Amino acid sequence: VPSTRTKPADERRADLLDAGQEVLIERGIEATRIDDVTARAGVAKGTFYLYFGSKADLVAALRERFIDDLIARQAAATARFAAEDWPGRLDAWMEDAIRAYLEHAELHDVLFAHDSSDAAVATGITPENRHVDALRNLLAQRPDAPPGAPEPAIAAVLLYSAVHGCVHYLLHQHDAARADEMIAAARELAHRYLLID
Amino acid sequence: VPSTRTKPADERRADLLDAGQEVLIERGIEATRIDDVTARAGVAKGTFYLYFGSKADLVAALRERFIDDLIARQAAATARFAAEDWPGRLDAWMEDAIRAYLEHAELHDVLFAHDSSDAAVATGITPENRHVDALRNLLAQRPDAPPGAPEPAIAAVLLYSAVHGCVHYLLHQHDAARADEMIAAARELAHRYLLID
DNA sequence: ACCTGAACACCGTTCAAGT
DNA sequence: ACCTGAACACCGTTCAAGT
Repeated sequence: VPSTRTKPADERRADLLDAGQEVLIERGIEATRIDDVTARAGVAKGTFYLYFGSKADLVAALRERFIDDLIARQAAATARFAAEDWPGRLDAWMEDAIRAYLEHAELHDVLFAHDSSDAAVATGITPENRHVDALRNLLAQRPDAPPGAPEPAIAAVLLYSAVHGCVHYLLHQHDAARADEMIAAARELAHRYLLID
Repeated sequence: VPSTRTKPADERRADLLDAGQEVLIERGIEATRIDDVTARAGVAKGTFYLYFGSKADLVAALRERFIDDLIARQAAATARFAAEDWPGRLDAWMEDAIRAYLEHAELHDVLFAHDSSDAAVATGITPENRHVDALRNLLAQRPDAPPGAPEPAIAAVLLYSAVHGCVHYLLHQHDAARADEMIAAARELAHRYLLID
């Protein structure tokens, strides 16, 4: 009979994932020690490597789990609206995505944030924020903004993020040959949102 | 007189930044060795720590430099349009932002990417992409899409990125109390872009 | 089948000494 | 003033042995 110290692989792996998630939230990726993870999971250090190839592998597995949970949650949120109520579904998707991320902010941050330096994040003056500010200033200079035009501060965040997402997509999903298409799409998004023309 | 081995601090720091940038592009942040950086800059290992507090500090300095250059470049791009041609300025900003990122794709990626695992990125099946796919599927289910409605694949990327940016902003710039406001703004963006109503 | 933990290897960082 | 490079310290990872 197996000693009380052994467990089915599934359970042990789940223990390590859970322990890893806790430590990562507390300390961040870099400061997380495999020692801490295994201690919290109640196993020896070497056991970690029976279940994960490396620390990066643990983080990747937690990212998978995070997004899997998110997708399932959002499927449930949209399913509360009938198929005929497509706008209702879309609104639910958008709202639930934001709320889900906010509810799991610490975990999301540690798993998906490129760790900008410490000090920069604390003051809110990250390089990227200065770039968003440049766009906000441009938006604020608009002459004769029509009624219904969005606030520059909020519009800057949304449009900057969209642009950034474009680039990410072009680089990782396709070749840059579709750049013109994406630029046109980003412009269209901006024009419609800002009520230009 | 100073030996030929010494340089003004400004120059030495610039050398280290340049060398660091090259090595980071070649190897990525984690695989970059301080040894490699100092060898390429032609100084001893210890010299690195006269100019930077740590490896993370080097990366932060390179992020600053990257965004500073970007902001300057975009200011020039928009300045080619008269102040009265505000839409021209905005279009220029959007287009130039995308082109600039694409031109410096390797550097941008290494400085700002949260390093999703190796294998996932190579296949393009990152957890986040599966989340974008969920939105694309929802968009594709739209009944009676009006003429001029954007392609689901492109719209999904833009709207997903906007949502993600919202969350980032809420978490790092303000308290989550403005969540409702951001959710409303994200919805408005989606409605206008997708020509809903 | 699953687990242990001492030992190894690999750098980031420091620091006493050099020009 | 600025630089050197050997030594140190700190883990991530491995592996021979255990139940």
